[in-house]
Amino acid sequence: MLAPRSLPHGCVDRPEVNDCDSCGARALSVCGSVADRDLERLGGLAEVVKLAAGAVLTREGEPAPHVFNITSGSLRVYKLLPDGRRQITGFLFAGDFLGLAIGEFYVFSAEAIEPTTVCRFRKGPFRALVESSQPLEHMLLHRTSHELAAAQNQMLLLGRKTAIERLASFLLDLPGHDPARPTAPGHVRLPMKRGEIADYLGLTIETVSRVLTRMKAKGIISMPSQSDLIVERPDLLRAHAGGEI
Amino acid sequence: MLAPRSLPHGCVDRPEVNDCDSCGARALSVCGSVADRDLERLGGLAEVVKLAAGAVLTREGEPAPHVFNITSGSLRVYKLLPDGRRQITGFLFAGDFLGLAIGEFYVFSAEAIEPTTVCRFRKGPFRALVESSQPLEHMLLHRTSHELAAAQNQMLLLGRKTAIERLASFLLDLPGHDPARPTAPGHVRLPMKRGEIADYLGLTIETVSRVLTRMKAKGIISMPSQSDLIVERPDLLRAHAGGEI
DNA sequence: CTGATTATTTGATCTGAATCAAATAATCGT
DNA sequence: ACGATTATTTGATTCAGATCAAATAATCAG
Repeated sequence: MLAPRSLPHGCVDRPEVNDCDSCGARALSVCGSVADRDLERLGGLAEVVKLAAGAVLTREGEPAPHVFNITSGSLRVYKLLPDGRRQITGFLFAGDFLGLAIGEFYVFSAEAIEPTTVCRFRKGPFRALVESSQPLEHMLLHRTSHELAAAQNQMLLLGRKTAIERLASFLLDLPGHDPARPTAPGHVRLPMKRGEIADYLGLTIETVSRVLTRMKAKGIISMPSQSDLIVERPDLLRAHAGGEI
Repeated sequence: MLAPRSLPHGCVDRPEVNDCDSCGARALSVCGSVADRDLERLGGLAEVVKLAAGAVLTREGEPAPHVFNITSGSLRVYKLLPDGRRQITGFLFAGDFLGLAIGEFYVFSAEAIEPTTVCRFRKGPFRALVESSQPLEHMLLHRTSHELAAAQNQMLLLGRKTAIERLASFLLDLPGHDPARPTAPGHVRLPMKRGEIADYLGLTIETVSRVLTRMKAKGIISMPSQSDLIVERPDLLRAHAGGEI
């Protein structure tokens, strides 16, 4: 399952409360639950890092001095086996956190899918701040719990669903439409490549492509372009995702 | 990956601080990080529930009034598809928490594997207590983060590892030996049945059995009985688990 | 715009694990 | 201890998805 989106449904972002205009720390406010004072302190700790598409943010096994908050763009988070097999464990978007569970070394790699900006915090001061602010800690627990629930859905998908069920689940989890521009109903953007979808769903590129072709043939979806998709039959998609077909 | 064990390595449990002798709430102390006062209040909220082997604790989709802490025994936590396909997302043992991420309804089912005791808390008062105690909240965040990291390892396993790699990873994650009795080096108990291992690893019973037979043939393990296993070649097991063979 | 590069689709074949089917082996109630 | 039930192992066969192999289609640098 995709990482939970940054802001709860219906939540309006707060105006900036510190001098770190481009920093997503203010996204942490989560509908006002984190005090302005905490935001200021967070902003003071933040370093803005700009990443080109494909740039590496963390590499599994390397020392882990930082925690990150995504300001804009998107990341793929993944693990590798020595022979190159890759499992993408999630896609992260603006507002999402990365690195909360790390110890001394990163246990995953993360790369920008598109041009991306992140706020970077040194682990020590970040932890100190979290310990001094229960609302912040509460928000992190809330998010982490939801990520765990999403991870359990993904285990069901990877362990027990067929290829078409995986694709159906994936398409339903994608954000319905880009908030920037109002789109047609059922319109979905696929910002990632087939290989990334495959490595997220435990399939191959070829299988992803074939299943999308099958879905088109069945009239469940249509694809105006390779990276734009229209869900024509959400009912059928949902039935497939739930394993009812 | 298995759920993280309850107490960090080397952590000694505290003496009881409330009248709830059989309740695992005191396990929450986590080496003294949670104040006695919080423990007393938790103890006051707890109801002890005894479960026979196979008893159902929660059912996916049903209203979720409770959060649980396992006192003794073990649980399997799983999700089902409508046609009965099952994915076990984790095995829980004494000290582990269940239900932190739930909303109004349970999103998983949980059953006792063996005779098991849990402490049950009503969600509302439990949350209120957590909000009033940052050390408690901190401990929950710490545990949940580690569960998330374990879930990501499991995604790699389910999405990309072969059958033998899955079994090797599983055997290495099992607690090395029962703390109750000192066991021979490399000795591992398999408290769960083949069907549970299969549903945890995204395999079938037959494949689990065949892979264990293959491992025996290769001299990697031996099995004095169906539920007792000796790791003869931990080096080879580790190599398989890491996908290096 | 154009050729080169990279991504996607489609086709043929293979294979690891699933399914179907018995044959042991273990466990349990009496 | 004993028959019945349940769990595990082993064997034969099938199949969904992987792999191997081109044929399009899209993108991008110049």
